[in-house]
Amino acid sequence: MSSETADRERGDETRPRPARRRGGRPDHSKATIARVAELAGVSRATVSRVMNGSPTVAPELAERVRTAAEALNYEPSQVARSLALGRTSTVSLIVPDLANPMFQDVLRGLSNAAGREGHRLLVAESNENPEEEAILAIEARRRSDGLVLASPRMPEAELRALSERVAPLVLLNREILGSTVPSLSVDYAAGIREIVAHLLGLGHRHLVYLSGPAASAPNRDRLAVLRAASAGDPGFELTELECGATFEDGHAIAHAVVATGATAVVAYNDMVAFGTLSGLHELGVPVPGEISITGFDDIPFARYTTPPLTTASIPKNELGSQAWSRLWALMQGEPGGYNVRFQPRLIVRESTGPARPRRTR
Amino acid sequence: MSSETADRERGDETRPRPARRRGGRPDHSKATIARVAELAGVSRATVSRVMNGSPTVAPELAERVRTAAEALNYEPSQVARSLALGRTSTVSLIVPDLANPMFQDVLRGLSNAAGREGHRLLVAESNENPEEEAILAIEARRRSDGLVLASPRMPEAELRALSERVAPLVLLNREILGSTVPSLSVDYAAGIREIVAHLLGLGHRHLVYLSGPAASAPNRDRLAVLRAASAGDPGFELTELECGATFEDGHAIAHAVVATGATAVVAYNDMVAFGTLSGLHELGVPVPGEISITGFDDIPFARYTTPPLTTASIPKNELGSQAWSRLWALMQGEPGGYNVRFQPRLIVRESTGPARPRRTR
DNA sequence: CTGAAAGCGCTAACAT
DNA sequence: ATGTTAGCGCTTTCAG
Repeated sequence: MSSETADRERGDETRPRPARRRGGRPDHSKATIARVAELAGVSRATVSRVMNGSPTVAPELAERVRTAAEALNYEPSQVARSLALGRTSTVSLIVPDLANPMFQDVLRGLSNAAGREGHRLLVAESNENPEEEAILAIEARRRSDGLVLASPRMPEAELRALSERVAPLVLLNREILGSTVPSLSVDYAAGIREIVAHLLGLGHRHLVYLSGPAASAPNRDRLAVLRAASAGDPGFELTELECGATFEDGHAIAHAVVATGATAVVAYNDMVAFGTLSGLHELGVPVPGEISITGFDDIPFARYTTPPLTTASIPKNELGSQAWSRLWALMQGEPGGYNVRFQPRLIVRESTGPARPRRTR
Repeated sequence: MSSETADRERGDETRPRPARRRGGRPDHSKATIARVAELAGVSRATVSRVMNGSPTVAPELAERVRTAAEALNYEPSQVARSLALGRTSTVSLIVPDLANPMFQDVLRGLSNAAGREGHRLLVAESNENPEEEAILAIEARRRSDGLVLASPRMPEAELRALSERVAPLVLLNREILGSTVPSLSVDYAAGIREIVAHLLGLGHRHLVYLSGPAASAPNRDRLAVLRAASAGDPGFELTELECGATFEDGHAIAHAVVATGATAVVAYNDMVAFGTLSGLHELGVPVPGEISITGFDDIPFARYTTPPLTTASIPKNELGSQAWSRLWALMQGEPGGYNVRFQPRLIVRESTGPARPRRTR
């Protein structure tokens, strides 16, 4: 199994290898380019050329090298290669929460896009801990050629400082003003505006907002829009409830939602909306009969709940794949391009309906 | 932004650097240990010792080194380090489908467990393509110290051959008979047995099985149990329907399910079950009034569907974290331990109920 | 077309 | 306690 410390017969006996195996089992240690070269009777340079498909090698030699490599089960060391080439062909992604479907899609999109270009993906999760982010980012960046930071929760100043240490960098759902770090984001404000308009249009006058992680920029965006809308319209009452980002959070808050007397709830995201939906169901409150409810993200489940969820759809996969394009560009020394804000699309399904006066419970 | 090709003033002018900058901007090229050593007026060995917290360095020197490192914004190259140390402190995970919540949890569990031990995670997705798996595995293994293969779809012989090339290796939901490769799996057969017993106990006599990816071992396990149970009990009729593993698959098959006349459906997993649930709902078929339905996995959503889903719960996160323990052991040259099969736990919720004669539609 | 040799940036004997 | 030096395994000039 662990053949790490196995021997390599070399003329030079002064090598400082820690532990040397004496005799015994056949040497299963990793074949190196030197051993292949030796077996094929060529120089290491030639082996290298063959392995990298250089066309300037005599077919006969190439064949011999290939056979030798095969025989030794030769596997070029990516680490040595990276050191020599100065690049790792790996990029990193840092997300606050791997359990969030949104980030899962980003992960997928990024992984696939990078893979098509022969790059691998390193992932790390900060667990919604802003302190961790910078450490993880720096650590990850040391092993890779570029970094994607998804919805970092750290404060602006810190992010700005970090951005210089870890370039090439692409930001998701976060911008650094006056910087050239490419940023891809979802225009949450626009999405919320559509949701509010939809709800107001249905006659709702009292909304509850179930807020997400306080440190999250998307949450602040949503809140700002909601408050502005409410402030500018005397007939629009807004209640804010600290909630979270998970089913459990949404489920646990159902009772409090009912207590507000509101006729519609704007949930931080689809997961929270589901939780609340389920909670209301258990409390016997009909949706949308008595309370309407909206989510955000349009995760796959949203179509399949009962009732199906009205929500704002966002291009989750595209965030990942576009992040790759930007990063790839930066990695070649090209500019990262203009920032973009994806505009969510309102998907009206059956969890929202006309406002009806709430009966007291 | 891209300071890749920046210069390093060195005495030695014979270096084969591709592009050299002449004069101008301050040198933002990555600081190396040599530069830090120079600035601090010590040897590279000392810098190395300081960076790695060796206690045998004079405090005064250590301080000087630290200051120099700070000043140069020195970031030790993990690549060079890996090459010198012979390890990367990285492990890889290959999954068939990143969209599957089951694998997402494995990913999380593994990532967190490995992170606690100072290791990073490389992820790759084979997109349910068995050919890809081996390639990805080998590629990934070259950049990391160990590998976790989650539910590989490749044939036994290939897997066996691969297992030797990529050790240390831990397998999830797959075993190689007579090999020492540690394997962690879910006892799907046992889970299905419980589900069948539950359904039979409710009086159901005709079940439909919505099958998952044909190449998947878990799917074969489920099928084997179902067929055996049906074969051994004349009063138990089984219908098999090719389905898939996603919502969409489950949703699309609802009509076919109704057409079978069965009173209960055993879905490949929770996602399929949801899809079907939703499809039946649209067709106006009451669940569990007319048709009962079971899932598998107990993903977080399962509690929150209407009706909540009867399913078999499996320790998804634990698969990931235990995979780490095994891999970590192997990486230290210790044995990988006994294989384990996690026994699913039947969670009875409201999507299953007593069998009632189906009315014809 | 092939080989020799100098690196890539870091670590760890070994010697001082 | 610190420095010297020989690697880790690969790539890439440069000569031939």
